[in-house]
Amino acid sequence: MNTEPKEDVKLESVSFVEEQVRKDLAEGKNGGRLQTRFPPEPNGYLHIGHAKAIAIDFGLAKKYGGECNLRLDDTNPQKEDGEYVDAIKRDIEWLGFKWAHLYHASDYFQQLWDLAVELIKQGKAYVDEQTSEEIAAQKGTPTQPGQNSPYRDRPIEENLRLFEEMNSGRVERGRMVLRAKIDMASPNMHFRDPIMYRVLNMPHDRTGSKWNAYPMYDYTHGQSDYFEGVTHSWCTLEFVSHRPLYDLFIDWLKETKGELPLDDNRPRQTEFNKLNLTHTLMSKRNLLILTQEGVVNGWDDPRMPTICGLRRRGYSPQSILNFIDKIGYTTFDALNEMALLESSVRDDLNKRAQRVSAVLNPVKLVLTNLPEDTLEVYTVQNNPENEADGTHDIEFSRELWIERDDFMEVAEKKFMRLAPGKEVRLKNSYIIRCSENPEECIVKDNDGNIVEIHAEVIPETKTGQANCNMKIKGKTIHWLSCRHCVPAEVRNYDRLWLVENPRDEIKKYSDEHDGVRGIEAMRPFLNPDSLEVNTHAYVEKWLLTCKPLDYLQFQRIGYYNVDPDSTPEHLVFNRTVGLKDNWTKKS
RNA sequence: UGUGGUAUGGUGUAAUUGGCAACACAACAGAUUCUGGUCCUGUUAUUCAAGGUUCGAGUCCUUGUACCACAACCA
Repeated sequence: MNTEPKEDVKLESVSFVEEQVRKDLAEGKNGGRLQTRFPPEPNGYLHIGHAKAIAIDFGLAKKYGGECNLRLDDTNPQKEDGEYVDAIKRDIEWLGFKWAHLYHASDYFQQLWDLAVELIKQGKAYVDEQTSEEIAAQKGTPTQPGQNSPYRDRPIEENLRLFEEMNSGRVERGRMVLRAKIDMASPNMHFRDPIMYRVLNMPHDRTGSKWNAYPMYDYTHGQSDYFEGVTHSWCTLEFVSHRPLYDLFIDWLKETKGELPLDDNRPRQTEFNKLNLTHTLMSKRNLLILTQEGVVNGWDDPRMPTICGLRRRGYSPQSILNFIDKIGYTTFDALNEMALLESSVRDDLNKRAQRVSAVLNPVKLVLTNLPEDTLEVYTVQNNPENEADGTHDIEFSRELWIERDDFMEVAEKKFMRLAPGKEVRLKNSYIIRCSENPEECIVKDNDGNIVEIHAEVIPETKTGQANCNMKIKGKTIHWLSCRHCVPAEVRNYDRLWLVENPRDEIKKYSDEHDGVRGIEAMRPFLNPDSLEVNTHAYVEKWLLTCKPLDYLQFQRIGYYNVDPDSTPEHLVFNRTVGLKDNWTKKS
């Protein structure tokens, strides 16, 4: 029970990001403030990778007395939809965090526009009228320098006029862009005159029809951080090469405001490794394909790595946060094992889940030495790990459902459940015994299937009775009284992907098969048995009172969660994760 | 001879900054158990390579090697 040393170790283990925060705070940078932001694009649902970002953006702000804003990065009305905003907010709150302010990148459209005009006047930006293909061709490659656009040195007045034109609605989409004049030969591709504005000619959820030209991410992000007084801007590793641009645009902004570019009053971007999980595909684009192709039943399908999917699967917020804490924040592109996530959820649910009995694959057990009208009521603990969770009642009678797996006609060597001549304990009840003669304890139908098992109760062995501590070789099995239980639908989920690293496998398959894309490249790696719907299960009557998202443990089977669509008339349970099983693995 | 980044057991992460390589997960073995769960004990297994500096190197230096990111009018 001594967990002290472990706690100490945990406290000492601080990521390089957190180390930086401590240092900056100690040195009084940014006036000793800690201001962060979580900046999702509202173009899809949040997944567990976002949870890793949320945990550090909100978590570190909270831990060190700073604040974190939620900023919706809504610079591209083509892809974004207000539909997603509520889901994003709900998922953040469900994880247990609160934002200090809610902002939108679109709040800054006017300021961004004004700076762009200023930069044109300074000769730092120009309107390019080439096609996207031409611009791409001129950009060069990582190993070859690019070439200057023929429009690069057009007069400032013309640039100003054309930039206004870009936003007028009269310029066809794609006809013109505003580019920063930096260096077409830069070894950093992002410095080869990056595009600041493009013409979209479409209305925006929040700014209506005011804008026709919209700013790009690189031009927007750093300045948005600056406007909000962000001190620490955390993002994932793929943005490392964007950082010089992030800094440059902030420098240009500060210069026009007459501030020194090198003073403390500026946000700093730091990158950490994004979350990769075995047997999981994380990118929004691919998750969208899975929903569109009907591979899963929507974004909140319990097989999805989305926050809403994990919630419906039965993951607790704490289990997700604990997992993220364990994998840490580094600059190494890691691939984390699903087993660690599963151990995190088992660990949390062990403390949280209410213990109940469910029989998933029922076979009838008749206790032949009991009177027909036997009825006993037992009061059982809701969670032996937590007394405070209280108790509930279960009924016992002469005819019970037990798991088909808990009986073997011919017991193999290490099988410790029911079989002819064997004894087992019925959980919370009597010890029972099967006759050694199979004919006396097994009833079969004409096809040879076992339809009924007969056994006898050994007197005085019920919990609390004189003979209750009788030693037997058999294990304890769970059961339900046939007359007192209720039917239920149980959905057993398994991993969606057969391979450890679906992203790489899909890419490889695509390369080897004529570049097939989308669902066709995914199919070979999808697990056809990722969902097993069981409609012949029984559960305790007590579960008639359960509520959606209640955490349950079906004793000896696994952790289950009440589906949001479950009703007392039609109970539906989702398997979160099975119990650790040292038996089936060996057999 | 593009630029930037990263290499520590099977996986992920530490190592008081040059001083006994450890923690978690996984695997295996055992003990306890009215859940083949939990709790508990133990076992296996680690510094990319080769040189160098040093009393001492995961950490510093040199030379290699492998892997990742960057060429959207996406974010």
